[in-house]
Amino acid sequence: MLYYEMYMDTFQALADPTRRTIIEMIARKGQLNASDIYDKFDVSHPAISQHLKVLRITNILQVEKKAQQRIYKINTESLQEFENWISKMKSYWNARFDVLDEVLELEKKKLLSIKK
Amino acid sequence: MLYYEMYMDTFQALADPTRRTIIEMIARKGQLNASDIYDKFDVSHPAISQHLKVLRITNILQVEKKAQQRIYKINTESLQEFENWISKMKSYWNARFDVLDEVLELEKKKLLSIKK
DNA sequence: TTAGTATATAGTAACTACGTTATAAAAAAA
DNA sequence: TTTTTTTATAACGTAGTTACTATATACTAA
Repeated sequence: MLYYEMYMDTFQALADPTRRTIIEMIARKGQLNASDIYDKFDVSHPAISQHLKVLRITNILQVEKKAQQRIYKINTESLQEFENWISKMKSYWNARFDVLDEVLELEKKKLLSIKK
Repeated sequence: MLYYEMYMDTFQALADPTRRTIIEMIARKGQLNASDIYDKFDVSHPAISQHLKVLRITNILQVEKKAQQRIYKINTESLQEFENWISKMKSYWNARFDVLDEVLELEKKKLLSIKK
């Protein structure tokens, strides 16, 4: 077992371009078996197999057995974690603009009352 | 110059937990200078400075000079790229469910017409 | 049972990333 | 001008990541 697989997380899993391509391929087709994926890359089968392992471990992909074949599907919930993080960052950010809006609104009122 | 900085991308930049924490800190406060950030971590200043460099290069953070200080802010557009990728994956996925819905709807109609 | 197909794992080499200490640079204060 | 403050860069060691070849596993087909 590869050492890094023990603490690999979703963000790390998505950092690799090959893994992102694998995800895109599966997302487009709905599901793919390992061979379908191997064939699209110039790297060795084991290299792709390791990437698939990382995506399994991080729960980005789900597997189903069908005879010798492994059928891979996306687990959308895992991508949610990711999206949530971005949303959180944005909401912090927007919250700051809300505060700014209030300040500006107050300033506007002040200016208007002076004009009167 | 560190070798990896030349091809570091947004996904890779966000893969590091320290860098995500830095982003969170800045998102909450609106802006922070380098010292504010150094102080929150147990690692050395240069270590954080390098993380800031990565976040600058990948355009996740913007910098402003004020005397010796460097004031860091979030560049929300860069996070957008990220969010877009996730959305794209989800839409592929959902498009597949739409097809499935149509199939199911057709099946339902068939069943109903048989019952008649 | 033996051969074939599909996939995963082990072991290893090369490269990449992150942290450290030492040093530099640039502006401010004394 | 010298010292202090703030931040960045250089050089380098260690640890983590990815690719490869060889081998194992597990199921199917003959």
